[in-house]
Amino acid sequence: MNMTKTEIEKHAPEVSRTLKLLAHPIRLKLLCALSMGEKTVTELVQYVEASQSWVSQFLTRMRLEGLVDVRRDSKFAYYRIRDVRILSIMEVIQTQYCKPTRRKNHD
Amino acid sequence: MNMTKTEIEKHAPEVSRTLKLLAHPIRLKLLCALSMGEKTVTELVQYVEASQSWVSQFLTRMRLEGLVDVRRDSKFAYYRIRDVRILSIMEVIQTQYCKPTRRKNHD
DNA sequence: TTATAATATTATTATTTTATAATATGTCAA
DNA sequence: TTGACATATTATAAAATAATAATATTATAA
Repeated sequence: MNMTKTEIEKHAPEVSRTLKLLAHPIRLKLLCALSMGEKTVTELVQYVEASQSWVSQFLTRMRLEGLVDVRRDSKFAYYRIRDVRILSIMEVIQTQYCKPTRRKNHD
Repeated sequence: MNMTKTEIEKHAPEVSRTLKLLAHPIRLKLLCALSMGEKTVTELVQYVEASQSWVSQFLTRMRLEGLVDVRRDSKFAYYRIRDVRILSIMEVIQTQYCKPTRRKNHD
């Protein structure tokens, strides 16, 4: 309610750059997995069921755009969410798209 | 809090299709304008400062994807938001990206 | 030191999207 | 019916993205 939506337009380029990264099924799933804590590339590859190369490319891209961060420990690369704002977006997506009929406390 | 984020993955294709449409500065501004009520194409063209053809193409695309709807009255075409779920997404974008430092009640 | 596992990079093709321009359609008013 | 306005459609070139495959790098283990 009472949104001064004209605010969004000022930030439209930044926001749309971020949304563009969310707007892909695999990347959405990657961020979904990462929102539960840091994960290695191998774990993510298994989770999203996509090729290692492809996942790595996506992670690199999301890292360059500031959405995620890496921590390297010996052989492994641990990715994690950097921009916490995307968690709020995912949360709203969850309530809007994944719970179509709002029910009480029992599903 | 307590998000069962694995839910999102099931709806990833649908959600990413919608996000893809939001993920463009002009389309974001169009939806932003429409969220304040229905508008004619001419009004939208002036608001977003883009060519008539381009705006019309975007509107057609968003209509085909079910985000907006048209009502025609003589010469004019009045567009409006159809999928209200995007309002929630825009609201969260607004709070996350357009109000970086959260303040009390006075801005 | 060699093999293997984990990850990144590069190359490449196909597809989609962006953006512009030109043109078409329909409506109203003079 | 002509002209002007509002909107839609078509065509098209340029740019970005998606997706796959192959190869490179680095670290560890044998």
